[in-house]
Amino acid sequence: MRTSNFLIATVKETPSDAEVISHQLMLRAGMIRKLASGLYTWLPMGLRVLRKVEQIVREEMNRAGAQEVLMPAVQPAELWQESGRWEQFGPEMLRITDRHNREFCFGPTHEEIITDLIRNELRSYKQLPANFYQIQTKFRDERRPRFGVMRAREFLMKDAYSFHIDHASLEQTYQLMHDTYSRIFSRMGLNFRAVQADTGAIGGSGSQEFHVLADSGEDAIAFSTESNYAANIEMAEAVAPAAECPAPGADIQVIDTPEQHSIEEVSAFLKVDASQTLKTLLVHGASEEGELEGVVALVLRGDHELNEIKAEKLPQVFAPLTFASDDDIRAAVGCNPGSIGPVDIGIPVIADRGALQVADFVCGANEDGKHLTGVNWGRDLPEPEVADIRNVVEGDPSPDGKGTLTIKRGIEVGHIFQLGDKYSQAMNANVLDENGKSVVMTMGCYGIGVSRVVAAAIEQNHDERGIIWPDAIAPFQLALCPINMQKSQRLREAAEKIYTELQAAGIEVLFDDRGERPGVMFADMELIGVPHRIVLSDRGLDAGSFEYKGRSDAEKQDIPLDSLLEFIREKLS
RNA sequence: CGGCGUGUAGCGCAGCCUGGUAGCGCACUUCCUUCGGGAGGAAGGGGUCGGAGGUUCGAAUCCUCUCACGCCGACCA
Repeated sequence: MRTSNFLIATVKETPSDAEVISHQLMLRAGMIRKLASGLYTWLPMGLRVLRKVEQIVREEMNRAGAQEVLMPAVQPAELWQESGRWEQFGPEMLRITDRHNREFCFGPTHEEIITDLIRNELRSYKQLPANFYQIQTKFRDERRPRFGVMRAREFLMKDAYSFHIDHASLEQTYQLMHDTYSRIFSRMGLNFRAVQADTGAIGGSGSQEFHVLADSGEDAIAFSTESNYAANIEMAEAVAPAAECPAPGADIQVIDTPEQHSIEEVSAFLKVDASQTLKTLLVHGASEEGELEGVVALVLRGDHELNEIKAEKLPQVFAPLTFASDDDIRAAVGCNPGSIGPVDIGIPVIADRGALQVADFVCGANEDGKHLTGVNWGRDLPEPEVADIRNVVEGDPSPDGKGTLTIKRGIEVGHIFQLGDKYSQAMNANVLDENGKSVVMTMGCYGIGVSRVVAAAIEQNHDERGIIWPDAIAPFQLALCPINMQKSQRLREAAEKIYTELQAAGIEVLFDDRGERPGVMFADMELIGVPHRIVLSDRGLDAGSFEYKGRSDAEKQDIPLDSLLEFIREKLS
């Protein structure tokens, strides 16, 4: 490709609304442009990368025996009503009405559509297992789109759905997809990890996420120092400490704590460590039928954080989890937030395991401006119901009993689920088994955020000059930069000849024939992140050499011209 | 959804407080010089100042409404 025939839309200045490095570099390198919040146009440069990612995904899915399909982006409401998700999905689903006043949505995912297809097409266990995938545009009306294509509303996703006669078969395919995903991200040259994950809105039993490790990642991941345990922090179990709770050593006292509300303020005021305090959070409760009912107190050690995912799964807690308003709090316990405590609170109390290990603790007195000190479970208030409702922290014991946990950040680029029969049951997706009996199919689903992978790759591979693409997903493999070609017929001819040869050798060359000054060419090619660069000059021709520099090399090197093809082939292999 | 902020040329911004000719840098066009790390000079083109309404002799500037975009938050006991 010649730059004269390819949009090089690089910009020097960083657009003011780009927060993370990948977003800034994608804009500056001329890969994407924003159309509206969470909506991006892919320019030729960006699209080449997107297509490369797509192609690797496609090749590996095909290799794993999955079959490609393409389903509509716009989906009829009826199917979603059948699965029960039309009501469940909430405002993230973009709903549309056609001219006949029929309801549709712009698909945020495709379980309903594939299940509908398969129940009509598959009749026999002999056709199972089967795995279908597509690479297609999704729309999720994110409450806050941000970070460019990393969390966009419209995005490109590879989604696959597998169908099985039983759970054992599902597990086989699930494992195959796990291995396939590992191959995919390895081929892309990314540093990634598979971690245990929550199943979220999609539902089902087991699931794992694939994370690209990067400090800017939105997810926290807990790793064991001693084993291969890794889990999203949403999921990582905070195991109960082995030690018994110490015996009470102090008497309970009421202390005036005027204007001291947060744990930080109270612990500083009373000169005790935050871990010696307990915080009490009020959330909306649920009846046995799951209806909204009353409020529930969640008690945590002062220095711990509530894990909303875990809390939401408690039967007493209303899902989705919502915090009680100040008015609700006053009505329930008679004081303002900042002075709540579990003693004589008069509503159900659920304590985190960690909170139960604290003796002589400090907590709110359920009276404005007052806290209690020297409080002990069992003595001053009944032993509460106990649950794991906090986020693990660095140094916690690993749930598998081996080593302790460290926390790193990651960008979720893939997610695999064992769905079970959630959709097949609701939508009557059955086949006949070998006894001629109708059985509900078991399903798995497997997603990769194709457009997000592009951003994640940049987060992990960049420097102060721009992007450093891994070879496998670079928009071009090689930049060919002749210096002052417009002034030297000899150089022009040499450059054209080399360009032709490289192309004939199947190498993706970006030939910079714009006649720009060297500084401009180099800056652009480095910003764009082309992994390999050849510089041609009259000086080099005189010496019978060309200059080579890898994108992340410290030094350039002069190489004899007659070994150019050989040298480049070596570099690209 | 709540709080805060920002909308002025393709991009980055100033001007607004204190109303009176719409500016700067980058980018773009033409010419000259320059030519191995985002060149210098000269001359140019490009604006419904987000939109609507109001106040005023006069509004980018003041007021009201509205739209868009962004940041933070949705952990506070």
